[in-house]
Amino acid sequence: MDAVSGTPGQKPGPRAGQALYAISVAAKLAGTGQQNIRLYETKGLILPERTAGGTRQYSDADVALLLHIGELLDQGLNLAGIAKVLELEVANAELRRALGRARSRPDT
DNA sequence: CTTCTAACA
DNA sequence: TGTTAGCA
Repeated sequence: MDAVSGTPGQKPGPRAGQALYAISVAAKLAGTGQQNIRLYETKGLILPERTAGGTRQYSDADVALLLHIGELLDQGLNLAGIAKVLELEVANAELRRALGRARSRPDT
């Protein structure tokens, strides 16, 4: 299936391989409304890239993040709680990366 | 497509 | 508080 399709009045940009989506496409993939995604951005849950014209460009990772937000939201968490979870997720990834580097080190 | 305002659950 | 709808 082609990623960039549907009825985008403003086409994101025909860059095959990058997979960027307009907010309408991202909303459909995330199973939520466009206005909700904009609200998530104001809450700091997601930070999509913007084109020169100010149009939001959601990457594949952003869509995955939107799906993650949807699941957390469905689990009873509010936007403030989700922001905290996302913060911990990033911190956890950093810790794991540091741990992996320490393990690969012979000894000190 | 964007932001804002307003109303509903 | 989060979601949805309409307007500029």
